[in-house]
Amino acid sequence: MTAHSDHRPVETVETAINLLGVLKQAGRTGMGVTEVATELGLAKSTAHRHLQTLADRGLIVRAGDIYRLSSWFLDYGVHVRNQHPLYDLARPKVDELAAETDEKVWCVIEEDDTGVHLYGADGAHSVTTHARVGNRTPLHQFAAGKAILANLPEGQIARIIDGHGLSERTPQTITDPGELRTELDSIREEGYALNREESVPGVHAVGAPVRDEDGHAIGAISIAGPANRLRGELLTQELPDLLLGAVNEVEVNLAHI
Amino acid sequence: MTAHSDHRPVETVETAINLLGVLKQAGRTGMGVTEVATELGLAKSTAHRHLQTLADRGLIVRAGDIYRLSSWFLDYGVHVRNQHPLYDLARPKVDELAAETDEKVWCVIEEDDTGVHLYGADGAHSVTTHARVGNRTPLHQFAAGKAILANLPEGQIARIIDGHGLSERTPQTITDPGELRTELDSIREEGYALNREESVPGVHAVGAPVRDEDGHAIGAISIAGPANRLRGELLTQELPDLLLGAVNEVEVNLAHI
DNA sequence: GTCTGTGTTCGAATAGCGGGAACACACTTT
DNA sequence: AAAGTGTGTTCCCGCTATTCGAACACAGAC
Repeated sequence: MTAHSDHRPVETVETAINLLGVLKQAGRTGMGVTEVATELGLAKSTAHRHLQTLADRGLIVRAGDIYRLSSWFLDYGVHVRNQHPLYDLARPKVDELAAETDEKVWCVIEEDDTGVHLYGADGAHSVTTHARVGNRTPLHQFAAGKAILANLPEGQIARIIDGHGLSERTPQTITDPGELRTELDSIREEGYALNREESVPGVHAVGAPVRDEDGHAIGAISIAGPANRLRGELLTQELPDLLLGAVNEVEVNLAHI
Repeated sequence: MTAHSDHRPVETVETAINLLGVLKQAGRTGMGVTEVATELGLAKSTAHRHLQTLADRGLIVRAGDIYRLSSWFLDYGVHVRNQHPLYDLARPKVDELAAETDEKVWCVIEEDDTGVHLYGADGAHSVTTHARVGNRTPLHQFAAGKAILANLPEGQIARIIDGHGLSERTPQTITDPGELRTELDSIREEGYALNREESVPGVHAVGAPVRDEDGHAIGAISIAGPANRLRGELLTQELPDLLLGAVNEVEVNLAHI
C-alpha cells in the first residue's frame, strides 16, 4: 500500500552503495579517488576512506591507483542464484528446451515486483538480445514477465500496474492498463504468454509461468527467437505445448521439495 | 610488506558489510531483525534501520518479516565476470576442453593474492567438488593456483608465501615454503602444474597459466578428475599437451585485444 | 486473558562521519 | 633545474547522523 519508507535511511551506507554503483559503471577501467569524489560530490578524503574500507573488506580491488569491483560480488551473486529453488529445477529443462528448439531460452523469477533473468541457455540459432543474467526488467514488457504477472496475487498485480506505470520499451509494448488486463486474462486462460516485438524489435517469444502450490507464479520460462522464424502455428501451438510440458514438470518437482 | 591498513575505516559501512555476510550465511531462509541484531551485537533499532536502507536500495528483499539477499548481487557479480578479459577468451576453450576430455575444466583468475574460480564447464564424467564460481582459494592449494603462483612477479610470490602462510587442505597440500619453491621452479620449467589430491582427496588435476605480455600470470585453466583416471601418461603428457595448446591460443587472443 | 516473542518508533547523547587544508609524490612543462 | 599540475594521502576539528535503549504495537502461544 504505502510506497515504502520516508524512514530515515543510513546515509553512510547509501553513499557506499552509490560508490559501488559508480564503480560498476566504470567497469574494468575502474576509477581513482578524485574521480569518484567528484562524481559523487564528496570530499576527496571521504571518498578515500570509503574506498579503503571497501578494499580492506574485499569488495573492491585496487590496482595501482584505480579501484574496481572485485569478484566478491560474483561470490555473493552466485550464492543467491544457487539458493533459488528454481535454479536447480529449471536449469536442466531450460537446457533441454534450448537444444530442442535451437532458440534462446530463459528462466525468469519475480523479485520486488520485477522480473529477474536467473538463467539462460543458448540454442544453435540463438538470437542475442541485451538480456543478461541478473537483469531486472518490468514484468509487462516481455513474455516471461507477463506470464508471471498474470499469475500473481491480485493485490500485487494492481500495485504493479497502477503503481509504477507501464513504461514503453518498443512501439509494441503494452502501455495501457486496460489493454494489459485483458491480455492477462487471456494469458491465464491459455496458460502461456506471447511477446510480439514488445521488448525487442524483430524478436518474438513465448512464456509460461511456474506456479507454487497456491497457483501463484514464482517465475517463468520463455523461448525467444527472430520474428520471422517464430510465427504461425510454431508460435501459437508447438512452442507453447513444449513449454507447458516443461514448466509442468518443474512445478511437480517444485512441490516435492 | 605491511599487512595493509590500520587506517580508520568507515565503521557504519563495515557493519553493513557484516550484515550482508550474515544474511549470506542465512541463505534462502533469511533472517529477522532481532536475529540479525543479536548475531552482530547491535541494537534492534540499528539493525532495523540498516535492513530498511539495504532493502530500499534493492540489495536485500523482504518477505514477510524475514530479509534475504536479492539478485542485486547476481547483477553486479555477472557484471564483474563479464568485464574480465579472460571470461570471453577462455570460456570457449574451457567448453572445448570439457567436451574433449569429459572432465571438469576450470578457468581461474588471480585477485588479491588468491585464486578465484571465474568459469567452469562440466564434461560427461565430471567430478563434482566443492569449488564454485566466485570461490576464493589460496593459490598454493590447487593446480591452477600453483600455475598462477609460479608465474607471478617475484615480490608478490614472496608476499604470498611468507605473508599469509601455507594453510593445509588435505594431507597432500604443500605447506612447506621450501618445498613449494622447488615445486614452483619445476612448474615454470614444465609449463604446467599438477595437483595430486592436494586440495580434494581422490582428485587429480593439471593446470596451466595464462600469461600477459610481461609473462606474468593473470589466470589459469585446469582439468580435474578422479585420481584413478587421471594418472600415468594421461596426467603427465596428454592432458598437459592439450591444455598448453589451449592456453597458448588464449594468450595469443589476449595480446590482440 | 496474560505472556513472550516479534517488528517498529521515538528521543537523546556522543561517537564518528564528512569536509577542508596541508602534505607527499610523480610527471610535465618551461 | 625549477616551477607547475595532477594525483593520492593525512591530519584535525565541528557538527551531524548513527547508535542505543526504552517504550510501543501487534501477533501467536499458552
